[in-house]
Amino acid sequence: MLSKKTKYALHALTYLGKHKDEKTVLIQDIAEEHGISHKFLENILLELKKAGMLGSKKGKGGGYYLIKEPKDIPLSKVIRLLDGPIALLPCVSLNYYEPCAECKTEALCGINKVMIQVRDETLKILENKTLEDILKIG
Amino acid sequence: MLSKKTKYALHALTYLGKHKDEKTVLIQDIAEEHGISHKFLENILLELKKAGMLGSKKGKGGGYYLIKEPKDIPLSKVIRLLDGPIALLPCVSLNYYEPCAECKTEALCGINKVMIQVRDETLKILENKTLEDILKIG
DNA sequence: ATAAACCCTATAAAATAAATAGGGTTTATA
DNA sequence: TATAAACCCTATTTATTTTATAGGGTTTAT
Repeated sequence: MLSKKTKYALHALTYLGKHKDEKTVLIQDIAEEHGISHKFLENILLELKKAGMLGSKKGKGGGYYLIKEPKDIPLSKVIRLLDGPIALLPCVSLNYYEPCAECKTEALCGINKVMIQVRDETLKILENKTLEDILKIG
Repeated sequence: MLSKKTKYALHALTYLGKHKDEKTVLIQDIAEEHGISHKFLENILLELKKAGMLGSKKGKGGGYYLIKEPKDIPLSKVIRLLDGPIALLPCVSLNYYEPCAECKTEALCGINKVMIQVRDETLKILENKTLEDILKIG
């Protein structure tokens, strides 16, 4: 399951996407809209900013704003940033690979093979669906 | 990511599958083979048994054994039993549905729609791949 | 000047996952 | 029929991760 961090990040990005005609959006406004703790959300927005997914303006009248087109923000990127691996096993993760402790021969592991399939099908969706797709509906 | 419980369960079932010509298999043998704590594994095997996925024989000379053909044990069933929901969000879980707290209108939520797709593609694999498929390789 | 806003790091609280403990019950076999 | 080997059951503890909070620091429009 996705963590709250990731869910909050997706909601925040959606909110920013909806208000992209405004110059900046306040943390507070996003937090209130979705019932998220201001401070918790602040940490998440900072992470998104460090990852180059959004920009901010300090000082009075400042706030956050998207610096990319929604179509250029794949959901996989958001999830990986906040949650880590998308794969169901460390041994099939593309971005966070680790061998499985209890597994002797990865090359001959049937569980491994199935989870590679799951990973690939999941990524087919999450790498191609973007913030734009979410904005279309919600 | 799958929990250790689920991974251990899959390994234990695989081990039982490989030794299905023997009448019973000891917890201890499975635990040693995969470096799992005997007691932890015992709890997992009990859960599998309660769920009707394997049988056991008490007393001296006893142990565990499969009571179904490997082809009749879909991986989805094992994962759901030990880990709970397969879906990435509670609001798209078929077996463990719950509304999302921060979501106002599920029907109009773009995140929800994408995660339904991910769920369906994942289930297409996990409900059709069985212990037999794992045994074929490992 | 000053108030409003983001920036940063550290810590605490809560929830979950993983492991351990300790005995109870059953049964093959000597 | 005594006994040892094996599963059965529940509760508790420990470790890890997630979620949230705290407390200030820095920047900037007005």
